[in-house]
Amino acid sequence: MASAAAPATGTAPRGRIDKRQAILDAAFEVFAVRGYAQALVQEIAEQAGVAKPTVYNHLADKETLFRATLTAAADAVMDGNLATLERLRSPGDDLRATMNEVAHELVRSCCDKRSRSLRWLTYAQVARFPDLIEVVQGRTSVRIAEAMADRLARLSLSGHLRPCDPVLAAEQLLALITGPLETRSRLGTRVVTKAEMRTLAEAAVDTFLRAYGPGPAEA
Amino acid sequence: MASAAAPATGTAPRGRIDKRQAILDAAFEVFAVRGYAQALVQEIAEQAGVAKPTVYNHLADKETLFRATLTAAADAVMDGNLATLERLRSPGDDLRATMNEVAHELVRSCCDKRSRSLRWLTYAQVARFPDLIEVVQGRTSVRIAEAMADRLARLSLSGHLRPCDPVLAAEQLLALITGPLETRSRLGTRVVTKAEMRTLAEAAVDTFLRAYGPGPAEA
Amino acid sequence: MASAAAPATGTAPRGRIDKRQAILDAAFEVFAVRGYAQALVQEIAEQAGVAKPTVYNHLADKETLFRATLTAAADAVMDGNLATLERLRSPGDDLRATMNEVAHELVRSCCDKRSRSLRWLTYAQVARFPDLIEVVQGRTSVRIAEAMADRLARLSLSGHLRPCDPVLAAEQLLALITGPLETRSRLGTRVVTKAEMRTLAEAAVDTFLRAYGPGPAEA
Amino acid sequence: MASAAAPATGTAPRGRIDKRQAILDAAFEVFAVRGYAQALVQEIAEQAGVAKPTVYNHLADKETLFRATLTAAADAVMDGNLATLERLRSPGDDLRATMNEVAHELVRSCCDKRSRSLRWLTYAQVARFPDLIEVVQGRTSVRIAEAMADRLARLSLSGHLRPCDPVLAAEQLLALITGPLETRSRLGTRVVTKAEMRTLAEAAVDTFLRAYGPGPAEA
DNA sequence: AATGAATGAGCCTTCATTCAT
DNA sequence: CATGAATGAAGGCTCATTCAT
Repeated sequence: MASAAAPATGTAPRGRIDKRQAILDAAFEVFAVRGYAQALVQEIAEQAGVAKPTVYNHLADKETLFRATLTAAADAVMDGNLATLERLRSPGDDLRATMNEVAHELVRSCCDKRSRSLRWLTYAQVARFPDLIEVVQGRTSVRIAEAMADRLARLSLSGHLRPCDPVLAAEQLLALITGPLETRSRLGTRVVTKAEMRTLAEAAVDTFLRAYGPGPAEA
Repeated sequence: MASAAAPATGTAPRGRIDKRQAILDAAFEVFAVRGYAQALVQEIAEQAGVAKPTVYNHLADKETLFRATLTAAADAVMDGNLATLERLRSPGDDLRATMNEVAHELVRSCCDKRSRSLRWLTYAQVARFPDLIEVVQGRTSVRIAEAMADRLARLSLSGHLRPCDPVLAAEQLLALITGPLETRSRLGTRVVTKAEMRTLAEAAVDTFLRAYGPGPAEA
Repeated sequence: MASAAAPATGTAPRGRIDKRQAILDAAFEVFAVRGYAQALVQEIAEQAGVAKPTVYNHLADKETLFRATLTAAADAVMDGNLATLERLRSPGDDLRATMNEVAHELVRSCCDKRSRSLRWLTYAQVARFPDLIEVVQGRTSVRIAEAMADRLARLSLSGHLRPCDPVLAAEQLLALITGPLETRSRLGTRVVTKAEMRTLAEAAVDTFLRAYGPGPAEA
Repeated sequence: MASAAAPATGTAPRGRIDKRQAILDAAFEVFAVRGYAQALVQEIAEQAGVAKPTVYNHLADKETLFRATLTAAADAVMDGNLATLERLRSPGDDLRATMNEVAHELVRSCCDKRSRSLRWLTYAQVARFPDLIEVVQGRTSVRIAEAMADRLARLSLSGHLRPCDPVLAAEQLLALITGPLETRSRLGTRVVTKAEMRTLAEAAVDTFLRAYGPGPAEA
């Protein structure tokens, strides 16, 4: 994945880093397909092209490997979403259009294989690693919600939205965006067409703006 | 649920039925706490007060046991929610008040241990039993959404709501009710206070009515 | 076999006897197909048309059932073979022809499904029930060999055969008859044609007569 | 047997080979005593001085272990017998004496624990692994019979024996050697004295030569 | 006596983890 | 450091056998 640019001068430690990354990448793929319990360390090692003990040399045990894998994946997923939300800083003339874009992008991200696997793996291991939810959601859902709340607060102050609790508004907007999507995709087991994704994104924005747009009365 | 009229003097097969039910109940409890892979058939048998082979006499193997357990739990959960939605058939004078009640009841149900465990178990085993999602959601989420869409369609026709796509409206209403709840409860790993539950329910209804209530033009 | 003489007036006990016989018959069929360890008491019960505990009512346990089954089968097989050997009592003019008939009949009996299964089951359980070999062979091979030795002794005395040890001669004759057969049938896993059976029988007799026939000196 | 030239300073894989061989040896001993179904993998591992999973590392499962064990044993048994038959290539002056030696050696081999266990195990598992008979007999009985037929054909051509079908003659000779032996040893459950073994071998050769020796007419 | 249901004991197999090279 | 090989611990499933009806 990232082993391309390695300069020839990278001696020992570079190889180590590459190997660790290769293991984490392989681990995510295997965990994503099998789930935690069914994933074999053996298979992860093979996928990473290393021997089993090498995995243990880098990551203490299966649980550590799982935590590191999910944490890394959470960071990767978050980066994309936070970038998307940046667009709401300067909504331009047409707020609805901008929000549609953002919503659509979030919908797409939500359907992404990596994102879906991350949510699934997290949810699936609540019983075994309850604290993982805090870690992962703290780096994804919660940060997205906070960033969204920030944007909505600004929009409210600038009169683009009616006065409101920005935290609740953000939660509801995200719920409107992702909720129907999860319903229709049956938690990701059914494919959702591109057209449906766009429709759902626009419907979410429409409902949100009807509820939170500047009221005509207050105008 | 179906054991209604059976007199206490039930004949021979009664013992069998009781035992099967005891096994399913015990299985749900154990699966809910441990998850599928970590749940021991041994522990389920003990919890049900029977010997391990008795479990296998009634349910062929661990997978069959799991499927039967989740299916039964789905039916049980659904019954409560469908009853709740009945209240929207005759909303009375104060639609908002009625919807608040319904939303609040759905929130409470959603936080219920059985309901939460059911969702978690289903989601957690997507990889191993992908078809289970269809079965369980078909008996819960989907049916609730359909029932909600029915009610909203009536309310729209009767002028209590503006004209709209009732299916989408139902999805969005349910998303508004449960989405923020899942966010705040961190998928059930944090307790949500009764006050918060009420607040979220009312906020969901408020946003929904702002977006779907009869427009001022029609007033 | 022994159920013949029961008078029609036998009311209750008749059913019992029939059931015991049905169980033994079923047991032989199942044991013959599966072997001892793989044979399920459940399957024997089903084959016999009774419930599992009924089997235990008649035969104490699986081992007892096995012993009774094999003993009964041994008696049945033996009856046929002893009858065959009777023909050697009065060989008539053409000794070779009579011996050919007897040998051929023994070959056919040896290939019979019941006989084969009996030998196989006995041999297969040497380790678990070493004494069964005495019981079964005592009722089959040994008795056949003894009867054959009797006949050969008479034939020797009457000058049809040269003076010899009749016990050894009987063992060798039987070995000549059955040995090549077992080789060619691969212990019963390959079919042996009728023609081959006849050929082998005649070859056995031919070799035996060459070795044990009255010498040219005595002619 | 085949490890001949390997110096004691064998490199790394030597340990693996030794362990595999140790497992096969242990397996044969345990299977020989208990039979397939009753043999515990646990016991085989202990006998081989390794842990249970090590057995599975070398041989996939119990069935594979059984097949490998019997195949190896068949090869070992065969080697001895084929070597014995070589002596018939140059019978020397006294054919009868040479044949007596060979017959006696075959009798001894036939009574050997390994040989006996091999036959028993093969026979005992006909139902479960029918193809094993082909494999084992193909490497033992059939090859012995073929080799014997080769030798007899030569002896017939050279006038030491009368003209005959060498295949049938070989089958009969082997039957004469082993048949009475199996009868008297009750399939190996009774001990046969050394004297009896010699007697039976000589009797077999005597009968064979009476039947197949060059006729007095041709003298 | 016959049966449906229950059970106790036991074994194969798997997999995370650790040595020794 | 990376690896091939070995292992300890554990769990699902089977089946002969026995109650209670």
